[in-house]
Amino acid sequence: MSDPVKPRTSFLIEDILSLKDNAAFVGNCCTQSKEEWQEDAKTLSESTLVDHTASLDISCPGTSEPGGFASTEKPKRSRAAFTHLQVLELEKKFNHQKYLSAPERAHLAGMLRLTETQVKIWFQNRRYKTKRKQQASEFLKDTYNADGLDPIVFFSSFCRAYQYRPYLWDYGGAWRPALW
DNA sequence: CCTGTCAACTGGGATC
DNA sequence: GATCCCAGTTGACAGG
Repeated sequence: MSDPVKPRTSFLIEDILSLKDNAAFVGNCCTQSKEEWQEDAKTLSESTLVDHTASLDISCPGTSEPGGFASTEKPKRSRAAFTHLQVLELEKKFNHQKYLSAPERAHLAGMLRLTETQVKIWFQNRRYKTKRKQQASEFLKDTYNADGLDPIVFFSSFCRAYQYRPYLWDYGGAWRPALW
């Protein structure tokens, strides 16, 4: 599980921002020209199983790069927006395997020009998201079956359960338009 | 402006 | 102690 070989990536904003000059950091993709990004996508598609690059958005991720802040002030937290290509590859990998070993993670990170931490967090979030949806799906099915087909009774118990099962909000959002 | 999405973060437990 | 994981939260951003 642990990786004795690779140096750990710091979670600290300061450390992350200090890596701006490091080519491995995702924020750097924004220093690339569009041509470079297209070249990346091409390389990626050649080095992996991607055969649909042409339809992908390979625009630069919209990181909110702080233009510079006083050292005493807390830096504004940035939220990287992964490209479609990056997400696609991550999803593809996730569909194949839910957990990555350290070498696999490093390889994928290098391939996608992300940090290992970003890949790790993405997989973490992705697993949690999948689990929540599955739990919500099962709960809804059970509740629906238990209450019969009366939509009013069903929704009454569904809404009552909301406060005790936060993961249901994932479904609440998706279901509301159709069912309210 | 409000709301939803999601990367990044926090905290706590498990494993080595 | 270092690193992983999960569960839940925070905050930036985009769309309605």
